[in-house]
Amino acid sequence: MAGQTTYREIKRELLRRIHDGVYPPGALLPAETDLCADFGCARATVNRALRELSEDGIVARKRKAGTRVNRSPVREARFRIPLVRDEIERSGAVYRYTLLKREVLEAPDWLRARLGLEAASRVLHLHCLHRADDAPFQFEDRWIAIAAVPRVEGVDFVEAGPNEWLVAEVPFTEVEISFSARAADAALARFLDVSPGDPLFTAERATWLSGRAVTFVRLSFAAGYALRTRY
Amino acid sequence: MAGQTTYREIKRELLRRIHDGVYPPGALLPAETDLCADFGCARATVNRALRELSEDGIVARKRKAGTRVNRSPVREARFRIPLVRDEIERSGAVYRYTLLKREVLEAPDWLRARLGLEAASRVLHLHCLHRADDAPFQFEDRWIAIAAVPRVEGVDFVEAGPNEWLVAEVPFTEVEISFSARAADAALARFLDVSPGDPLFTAERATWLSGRAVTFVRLSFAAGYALRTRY
DNA sequence: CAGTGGTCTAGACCACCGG
DNA sequence: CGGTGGTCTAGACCACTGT
Repeated sequence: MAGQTTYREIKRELLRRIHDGVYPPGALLPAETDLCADFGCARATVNRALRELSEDGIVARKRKAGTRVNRSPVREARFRIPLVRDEIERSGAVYRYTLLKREVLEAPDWLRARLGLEAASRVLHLHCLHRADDAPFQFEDRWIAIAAVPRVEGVDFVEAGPNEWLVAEVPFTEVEISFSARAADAALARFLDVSPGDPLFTAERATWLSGRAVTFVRLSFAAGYALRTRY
Repeated sequence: MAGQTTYREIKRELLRRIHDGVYPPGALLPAETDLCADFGCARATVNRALRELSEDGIVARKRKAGTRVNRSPVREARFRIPLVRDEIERSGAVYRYTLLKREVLEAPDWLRARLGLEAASRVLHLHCLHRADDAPFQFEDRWIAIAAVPRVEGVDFVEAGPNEWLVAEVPFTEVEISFSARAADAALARFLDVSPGDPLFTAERATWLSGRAVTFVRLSFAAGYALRTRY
């Protein structure tokens, strides 16, 4: 033996067995204590290997029932959701920000339904444009629940975007994110420098703090944008 | 004391301190041994809390340098990438599959570049349509490297789609996924029952097995599709 | 060099839940 | 009920890396 058995080795070996059909989809893996004996290591080591395989979606674990190989490899993709500023600056471009609109109003019905806001809730509504070297990069349509973040009324958002302010100032506990493709309307076409009807990659994010709505944002990306990940 | 200190409690408390500004962005957290003393628990418990905070992108850890609060909370979103069949059936609809095209040819240049294929590589090219209750749901444009998966030539893919066959039969080690918005061309418009130029949510996935290209697929979703996640 | 995180061990208790 | 995973403890060694 060159040294101790590591949880990475165990994880790799178990993955190999799954790929090689030793443990086919749906199969029950040996219990942790049995694997300990096989690998000659402490249970905590086997536990960590199995826990990570579970987090990776390769196996499912249940007390008493044991650990099974997932039938549909529910592959999980992870995407980093960076701040626009970081994303643009990392590409080597100069980040520019413009506030296009700032208004306080009563939450429209669709927003109240989307976030579970009470009737007659006041919200801060912003339109922002993020550019990379003068080229439009992302249009931000932002709604912030004033009741949840009272001091937001005192911020003008002229110099920096609401995203940076929010991540620095306002915590949240629940998030909902969705990605879709939408056609550019007249306003979006103008701001993002595309033709009306052009397909735009769109991200929507809603956040809550302990069940209380904080903010909703729709981000429309300039033509050609793609969200990528690799592992 | 109601019981032992759990890593969840520690995690929650540390998150609270970060949100409350006790540890502002960029700040150095106490070393694990110090936190052990504070919380009155074993170092392994503190370690797990900090490790998860690190996996969540809240803090960054470096040997000797210590643990710091990330300046830009690089939020990581996780998306389950289910099989089309599962996704459709979970919605309560009946899953239907149709093979539209099956051909063997030399890999076109763009595909060779995309996957790093050798010149004159033979590939299996498929067009498939996945429907939910007869309504078109997803158009699949699939390319499979025959050299990497020789027995694929013997499968006709009339009854079941290549996705299900591949996940069951062919392992892979590297994946690249990207999401974007694309305009429907004439063929897509016909198959997905939309107008040419309409925005379509598009996913592309390329996989390799130990550096060797296995398959590339472009999935075009019917109008209105959105990829969602919540946590 | 010395401090910090990364990991393993051997043992323990217990919540959960299937049979 | 009893087996399985979930978690904590107390201690140890070591890899890495900033100073």
